[in-house]
Amino acid sequence: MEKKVRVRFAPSPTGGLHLGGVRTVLYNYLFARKHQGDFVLRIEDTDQNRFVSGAEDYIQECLKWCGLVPDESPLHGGPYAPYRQSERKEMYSQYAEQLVANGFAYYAFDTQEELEKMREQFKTDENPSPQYNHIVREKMRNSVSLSHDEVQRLINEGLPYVIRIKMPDNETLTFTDMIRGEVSFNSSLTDDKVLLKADGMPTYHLAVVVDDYSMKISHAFRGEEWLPSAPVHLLLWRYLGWEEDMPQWAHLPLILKPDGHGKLSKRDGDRLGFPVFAMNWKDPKLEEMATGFRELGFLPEAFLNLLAVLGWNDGSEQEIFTLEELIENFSLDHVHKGGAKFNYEKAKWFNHEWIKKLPVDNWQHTVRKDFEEKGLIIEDENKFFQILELVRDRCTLLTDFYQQASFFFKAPEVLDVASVKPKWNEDKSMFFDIVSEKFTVLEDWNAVNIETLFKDTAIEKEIKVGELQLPFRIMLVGGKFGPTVFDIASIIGRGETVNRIKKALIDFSE
RNA sequence: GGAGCGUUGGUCAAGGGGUUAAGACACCUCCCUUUCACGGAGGAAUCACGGGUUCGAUUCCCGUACGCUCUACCA
Repeated sequence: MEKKVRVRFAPSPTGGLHLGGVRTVLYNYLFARKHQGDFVLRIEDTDQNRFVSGAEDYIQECLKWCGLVPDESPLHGGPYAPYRQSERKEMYSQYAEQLVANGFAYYAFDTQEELEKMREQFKTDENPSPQYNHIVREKMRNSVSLSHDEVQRLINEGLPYVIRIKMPDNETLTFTDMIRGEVSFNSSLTDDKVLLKADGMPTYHLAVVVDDYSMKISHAFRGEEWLPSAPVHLLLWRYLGWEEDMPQWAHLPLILKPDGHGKLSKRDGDRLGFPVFAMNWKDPKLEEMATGFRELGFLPEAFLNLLAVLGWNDGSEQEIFTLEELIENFSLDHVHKGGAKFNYEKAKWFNHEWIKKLPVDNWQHTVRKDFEEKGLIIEDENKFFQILELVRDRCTLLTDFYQQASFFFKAPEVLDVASVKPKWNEDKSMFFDIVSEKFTVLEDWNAVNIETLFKDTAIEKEIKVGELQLPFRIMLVGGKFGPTVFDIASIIGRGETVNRIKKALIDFSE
């Protein structure tokens, strides 16, 4: 059985690929892989003015980073190409004309002003937004109200027109949603949607039906916000005579803002202090850079994981899933019907888990790049790996590694002297003089020996070891963080350890 | 205003006529660690409300409330 799953990218004034978009792609992908189907990606660019150049490449790179598309371009080519709506323009108008010829749609010549006037005229307290529907249809300038000759004359004059669907009066339209079950609408409550715009491009309504049909799509996933226009699409499938080929729909729950209310929008990220885009996105119009999950230090595995379980679970207690596990366990009947508020703390938790879980080799190059950009030079490969292992438990984001490990590569510039000062005294100062002397002649420079020597000397000088460890840490690290001090000393080396002690001793006594 | 869809702790959620109503994040306490984490033990906190149906409803039905989405020549 042929099964194809489609996904639709909505161009928008700001472009970018945000959480909801990636999740829709992900669910499509999981479903397709699970059922050994094809995974169809399409670019939607009905509105030329709004489509942001570069968005296509951006989207593709995002999906590549996530591991959802192979390297070769899946957005073009293939048996159902082209995928750009502007390249399929002819096809849409042809079907729109067919609908008019069969009496399911009509030409409408109303200008923007006339439409506004109509809305103003029919506006009441009970009905603040009047629709272009069976009630007002007859009163407007269109091929339903006008005579055939008049219509011909207007067209010949070159008057711009749109094609609108003629919604039937009082018909119950029912379809089955894979997530929600049976959903019904009354046809009278939907207006006569524009199918073909004056510029000859289709609206989403026409395009989605024509494309799904011509690309032989069997399953279509989209956000819940599309539910109210589903009856229009259902009618179009019927009117074009393709009802038997209509794909099964799944309307996904929305991802909501973590604070107040409403669906998560592209602007919320900056306002609330977390990313909403998969990767950095620079709005060409606003010249504003929105930070992406990737640049913030998220692992693609974690990003996919957290997105997958935002609105879906497999019924077990498992929360950490590999992509393969997601494919195996994914099922639409465990997708929630209600929207989920995005929780950035939890999102970071997923990343933390993945940093702990994945082999260092999977992500070390990202950390290395970050280090190098910040001026650290990595000379010893083995040492670098050793350090990563040592600090990974305390890093939530890949970008945390710099803060947690930079002191291995260069001495701290500022020491947290304030934490040492109150309990600092002459005896301790002397202790460190002696210890550093002993360090220079210690035979085997390793963590165990350093610790033994350190502690023995403390006992000898009758100072509590505990009171010496914090100063030692601050000498080496600069602050109250990082792994065991003796491990640090062993890695940075004998000379560097002694140097840092000497330098700190001066700072402490000032 | 209308329509559609939804509603289990602060958040994500399992469950789906009889349960001590899982688990995770966050929060609190303690242990480990004389750093910060990790890890471990524990705690506080939930079935929106009202009617039915039933021996019994968080679960099924109907209302109500609340929330969200849509109501464009945007998707």
